[in-house]
Amino acid sequence: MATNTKQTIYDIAEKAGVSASTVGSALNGTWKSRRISEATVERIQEIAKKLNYSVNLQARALRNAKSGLVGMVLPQHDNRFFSSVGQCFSNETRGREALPVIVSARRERDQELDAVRGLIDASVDALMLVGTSHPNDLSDLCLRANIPHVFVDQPCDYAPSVVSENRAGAKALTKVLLKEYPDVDPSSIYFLGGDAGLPATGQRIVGFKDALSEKGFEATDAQIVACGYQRRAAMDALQRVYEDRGSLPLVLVINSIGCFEGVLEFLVQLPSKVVDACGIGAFDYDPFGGLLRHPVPMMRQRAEEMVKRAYEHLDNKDTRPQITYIQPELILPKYGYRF
Amino acid sequence: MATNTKQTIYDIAEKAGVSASTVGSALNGTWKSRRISEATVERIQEIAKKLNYSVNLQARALRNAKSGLVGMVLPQHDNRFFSSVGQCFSNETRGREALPVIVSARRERDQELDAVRGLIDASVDALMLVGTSHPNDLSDLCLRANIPHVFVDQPCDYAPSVVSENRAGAKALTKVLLKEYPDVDPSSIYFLGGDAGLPATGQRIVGFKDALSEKGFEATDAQIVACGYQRRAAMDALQRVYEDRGSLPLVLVINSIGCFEGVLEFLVQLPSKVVDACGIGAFDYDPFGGLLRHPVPMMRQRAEEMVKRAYEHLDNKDTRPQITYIQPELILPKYGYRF
DNA sequence: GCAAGTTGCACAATCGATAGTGCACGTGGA
DNA sequence: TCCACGTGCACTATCGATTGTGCAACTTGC
Repeated sequence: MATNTKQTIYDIAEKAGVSASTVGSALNGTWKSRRISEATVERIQEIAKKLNYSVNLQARALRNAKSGLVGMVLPQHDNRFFSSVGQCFSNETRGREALPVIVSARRERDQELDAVRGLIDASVDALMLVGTSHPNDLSDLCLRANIPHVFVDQPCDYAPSVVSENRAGAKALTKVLLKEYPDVDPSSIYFLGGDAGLPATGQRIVGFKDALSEKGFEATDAQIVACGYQRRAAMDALQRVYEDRGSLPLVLVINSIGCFEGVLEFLVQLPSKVVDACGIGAFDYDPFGGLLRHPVPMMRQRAEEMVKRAYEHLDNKDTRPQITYIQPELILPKYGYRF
Repeated sequence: MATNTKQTIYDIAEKAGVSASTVGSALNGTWKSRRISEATVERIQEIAKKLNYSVNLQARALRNAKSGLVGMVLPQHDNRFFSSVGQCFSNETRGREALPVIVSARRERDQELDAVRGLIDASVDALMLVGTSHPNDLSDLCLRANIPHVFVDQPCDYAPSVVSENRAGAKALTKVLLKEYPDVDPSSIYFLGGDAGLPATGQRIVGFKDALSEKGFEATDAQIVACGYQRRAAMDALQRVYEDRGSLPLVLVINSIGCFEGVLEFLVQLPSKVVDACGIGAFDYDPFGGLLRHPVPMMRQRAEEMVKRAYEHLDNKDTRPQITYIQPELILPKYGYRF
């Protein structure tokens, strides 16, 4: 019954006394159009089950020029936003009878290129590129290999992209904080985190500035600290600001979850009074952020929505460059008691 | 130069005026043993680059009976522990020149079986099964298909498994809490979360009881609330305890991150005094947990270590059933100020 | 100058599934 | 009785890369 070597349609054909092509079409569903009798099909299916048969997808893929794999490249798995993206991608992909291949590339150009090349070698049927630092280079590879692809979170000039409404989101988030601290000294309002060279961060900075200028403020370069996405970098950057100013910013807009953690890690070392005076908001969401004693409004990017929209482009074979904007969700602190 | 259809070794062979087999071995590195001259190899490589050639992995896989894919099944991506596991797996797999295929299955039997079947169809070279609810059934499928596999987080009777030292870990965590609250009424000490039918939770419950009995306490069934892993379930379960007792537990050991979130979500609705009196510990780690005003000791499972050990079994072709225990790390609250 | 060995490559089979084509047999109508 | 069709399946090429085998053309040694 149970065999330890993978059975093929030829093995089944022999047992059933029919040809391999008959077995093939009996098992892959094309038997009606090939006029195989139902009795034969049932007999074959029974034998297949008994022999514990399962198709060899690479053989099928080789013949059909379709691998049944869909690839994703993202900066990292262990991040609340990207892991949500990964989860949605996994669900959507499985729902399409395909297998998700997710590779992380740390936002580094070489790793991203390497990942995409690897996925192209595997003949993925489509590719979703999330938060990549060099979208155009990646798109170039995909175009050469003729692979449908979409970008998520960071837009690309040559392919469809789905991104959050970063500018409007950052503006709204900043405004919430400014309303809480209406008389704050303009020079003590900071934006921290991210890579100013990337569109997502760039747009958020613009949104941040929008909110300030609505109040007649103008941000200097010193107030925009795009220190990257690493927790540690955010910690250090905030420390430097603290030392330079001799005090904390009074309003702090944090870009990305990793930086949020880093900021908290730094603040936690200070006396409570100092920290309590500081208004903090985060672009990106962590449920724990809502449980802190310190009320922290957060902008949650709708990962599920973004992945679904991205998949729509792939499903529709829509390859034109265009940007779809998804509105992020403002999560306001809602509880009286906090941890 | 750049073409939009994938080039094959035959295309290159034609341009180079050599045979396809020569091209093949020139490009896959076997040219020395096949005595192809270096000059020819270089010429071929140049043409390959110009034509933007990349191997067709399914053709190679079909011929070599080796797909270059390694599969992982886990309950979910969007969970701090599992996403760390996924991240490590992705790194380790890429380091072995293979592609990671990660499928989530929500700890449900049918989804797990389905996922494994899908991965077997894809001829994964190996399989890592993380936190699965029905290990033996899955192992059975893998054995039939002759696929090397390892279990992580939940042990299996038929294959190598790498798990945390759940019993000792839970005991240590519980002892930390009991030391903080030495005179607590024994009946107000609770364990909450997880599935008592699964070994991981089972062992943690045993460890919890170990700690109690060292103090001469004995836990009743009512104090062990294995409500599953869902955030929402943990919230509801705690609420029920609260209503039944008319008060919170005084010491609460929480099993799994999801439940941790659920518990906090419930507690946050109560007056601060009520919550402050409750000693909370979590088996599983979230960095935000260390930033809460409420000091929360946590047991961090060493995802990286676990994945590495699991991969060692695969690398060594070690298929005997055996359990490797990895000690989790106790993270004590370390800051004076908290959010 | 000739056998023995080496160098450099071509040929063809193979992996497993799919799909176009063809062929034997059976049925129905005129 | 004969032709036209339909039914049920077998044969075979094909996808692209790998690998065992074979065979010229050269080189070496004596």
